[in-house]
Amino acid sequence: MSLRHAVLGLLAEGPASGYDLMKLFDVSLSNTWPATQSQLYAELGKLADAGLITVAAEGPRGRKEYTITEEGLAELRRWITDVEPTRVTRSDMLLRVFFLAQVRPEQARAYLREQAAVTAERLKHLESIRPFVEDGTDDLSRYGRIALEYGLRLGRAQQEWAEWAENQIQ
Amino acid sequence: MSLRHAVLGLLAEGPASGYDLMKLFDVSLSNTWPATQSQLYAELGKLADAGLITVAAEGPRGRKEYTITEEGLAELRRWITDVEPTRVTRSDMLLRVFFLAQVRPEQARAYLREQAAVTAERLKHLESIRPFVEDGTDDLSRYGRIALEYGLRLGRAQQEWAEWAENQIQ
DNA sequence: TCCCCACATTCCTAAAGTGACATGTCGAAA
DNA sequence: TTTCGACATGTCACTTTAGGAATGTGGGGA
Repeated sequence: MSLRHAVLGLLAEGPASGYDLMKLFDVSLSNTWPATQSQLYAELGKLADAGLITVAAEGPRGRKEYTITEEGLAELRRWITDVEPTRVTRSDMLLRVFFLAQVRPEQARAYLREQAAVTAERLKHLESIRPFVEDGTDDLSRYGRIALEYGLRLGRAQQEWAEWAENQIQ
Repeated sequence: MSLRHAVLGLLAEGPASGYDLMKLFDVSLSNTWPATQSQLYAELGKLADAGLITVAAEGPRGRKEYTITEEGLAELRRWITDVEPTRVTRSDMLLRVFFLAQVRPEQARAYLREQAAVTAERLKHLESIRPFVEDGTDDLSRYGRIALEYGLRLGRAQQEWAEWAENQIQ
């Protein structure tokens, strides 16, 4: 049920349409909680039905601008403080590691080398986001920086691990 | 489609029943790719239908012992070497960070402190697994150690981040 | 003026994951 | 000898995620 709260969280920053939210997702949450457009619109409908958000204004082209309600805000806060995050995150990257004995050693090493490279790429990408949140004083920027730092630190750890792991084989 | 390959991977180590696999999941893949019993039995049925595994023997209490077939092994190898791992992993823990401005600063700090504590716990748990794979010479142990090291390294990075992040607020 | 692109929403199908429920059997200990 | 826990498989209903298709509108540049 996190998509629901992702939407509430973005609407807590200010009113937006489904289309706006899609773009917002792309620039802010896409590395943390990707969502497709169909998922998003469906969720907006459900949130509106539940009274957690309302259509505050309608614009051209059928645009509906949603606003978070008091109930929505309360639910968001409850989720942040009272609901404990899921323990396990699935990683098919790591799952493959368990089964690396099934391929030839040079293939296993190539896999880990590739993961190091992919992670390096990802780090570059995250670094490229930094300028956009560096100086922001809005809430999403301030906490976006902290989230970015998470990505950077874990990315570095992952890259170092992949390099180490490659050398562990044989 | 990773559960399918998780099952193939475990069966590549040797024949097992659904019940065996459940226990194997619990001690090896549960931190990487959790699965419920219903999911597992359903997947076994589908894999058998697809000819990637077969029922090699039937035992007491309706026990069916599955073996991986040549096709299954080929599919597993293909998945390891040719299919690239998913880029983004969802984290509702990190998602909350984006919205921490919606709660009072002391609550935000408490959240991050809690995450540091939870991660420390998780690290302890991972350390407790180490003895079980430390000396193993079987494939799952050898690569299990590498996967474990991943959990340890990323856990430490996450813990340090959470401590750093707590100090960033206010 | 016209046309294209960005804006904007809705519907659909399929696969994957969650959690509870249902059902039955074998074997060892009391 | 009984009985209880571990063994063992399966079904159902529901939610979430993925991805694509269909449809239409408004406004700014050629």
